[in-house]
Amino acid sequence: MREQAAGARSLSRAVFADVRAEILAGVYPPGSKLSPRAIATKSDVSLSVVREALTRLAEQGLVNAAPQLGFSVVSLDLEDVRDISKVRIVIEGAAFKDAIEHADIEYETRVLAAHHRLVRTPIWSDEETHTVSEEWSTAHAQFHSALLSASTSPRLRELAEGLRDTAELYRRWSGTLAVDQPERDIPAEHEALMQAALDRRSDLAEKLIGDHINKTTELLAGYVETHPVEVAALNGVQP
Amino acid sequence: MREQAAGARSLSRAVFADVRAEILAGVYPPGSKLSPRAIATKSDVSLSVVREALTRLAEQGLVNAAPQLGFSVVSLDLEDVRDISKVRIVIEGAAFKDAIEHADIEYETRVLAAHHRLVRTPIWSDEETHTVSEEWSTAHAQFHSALLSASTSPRLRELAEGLRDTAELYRRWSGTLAVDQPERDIPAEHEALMQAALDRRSDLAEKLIGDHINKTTELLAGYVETHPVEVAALNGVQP
DNA sequence: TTTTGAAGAGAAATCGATTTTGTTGTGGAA
DNA sequence: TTCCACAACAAAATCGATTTCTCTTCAAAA
Repeated sequence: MREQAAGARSLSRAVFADVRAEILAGVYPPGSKLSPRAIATKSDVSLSVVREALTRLAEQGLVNAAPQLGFSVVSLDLEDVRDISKVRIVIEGAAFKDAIEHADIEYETRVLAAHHRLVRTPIWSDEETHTVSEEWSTAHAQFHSALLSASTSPRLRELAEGLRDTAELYRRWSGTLAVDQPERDIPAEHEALMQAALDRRSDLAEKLIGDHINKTTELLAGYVETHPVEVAALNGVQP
Repeated sequence: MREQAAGARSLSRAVFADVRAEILAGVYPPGSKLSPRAIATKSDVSLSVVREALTRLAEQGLVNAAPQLGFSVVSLDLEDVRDISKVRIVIEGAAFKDAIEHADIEYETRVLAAHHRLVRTPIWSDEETHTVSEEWSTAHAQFHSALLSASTSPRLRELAEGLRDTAELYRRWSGTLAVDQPERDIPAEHEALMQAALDRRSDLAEKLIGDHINKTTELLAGYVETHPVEVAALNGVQP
């Protein structure tokens, strides 16, 4: 019997989860080709299994699938960055609002706990190069998930998570420097988000999350615009 | 060489489009099993091709994929009907608003033309049984697409279209009778939607489309609640 | 020197067969 | 009569090989 990731009841799912995690972790540069054969060899499974996993990733939008041309990671595109941001503001805003309107003690506890963990996790893994730590990224994602966790709409939550993942991927690619922002106080923004949730001020919360997303995006878009060379180099790499 | 649907550059895509159209057309009852082998035989392609197509449909949410249990069409679930409606109101509302705010003459022309076609298409194909005609369904879908066609966000439009397809599928399953509504004037609602678009009243438009979706859903939900036997029978069929 | 075309190498898409897993029906024991 | 175990069957998941397409290279002609 071949080993599988826990929880995945089929090889496809295991490979799907693996590749997805690798893409999100930034292992593959934007636009780089994903060779089914290479992945099949590496994971010790057959091609069909990899194809199925890649097909699912393509449907999620994390991978491009061109017939006869194979699969590749999505590339860093300014238009798309802005588009995702727009859609995120709509969806995550609605989900956050809905969550607060259906909040209970459990929800408040989850938000408070996730915020505490986020605050206590060091943001930099390397103070010199300003590299965002893996732990902080995880804590950050979990905090935002917690904010939506009381939403009554599974589909809304699912959409929000998926879009946030893609946005996070873009952030990684644009370099960790992008998080370096003089005129911005991220901990304060998170604090405000938590407070709005605990105070059950759903309209304020919706506005805050929109601003939060907007700021991050504009900074990222600014980076892409001011560093065309680096971005082109990223997109150009085809290992 | 094997024949392919026009535009599909691979067998998978052709099969994907075929099966998707069949599901949307109501060929398969809700919850019914989709046998890869049967489809493969019918379309004269290999199993892997069908599997890939079904995998994509599953990722889109039109099909359930359970490891070791195969694929099946989604079943008619009241919770999900309501959830889809909620999400649609958010997304289609945002897309409609965005479209109006970026409207131009081309857009207005498209909306007007689609509305005209909708008005001129007979709603019933069979006056006795109140069966909604295929032509009207198509015209209706095209009208709603036209309303969003000026939106600047491709992702928003894509999401809206996908959710609308699923909602339309649920409507078909719930029986054509569900469209039969004494206290409702559908042509007037469509007229109002068009007018709001032409007058560029984006806030009003967002509210109107929300109401439009809500009314349809509540009627559908009402049908499911008052006809549990028929719904169970639909979901029970496993050909 | 540049451009065009053909051949070959490499990769993707597809196929049929094999392995694995889930289901159903039967028989025996409680 | 009901429950559990076992076996036969059916279906899905996986695999290795084949076919088809794309990209690159090299040579000949302009």
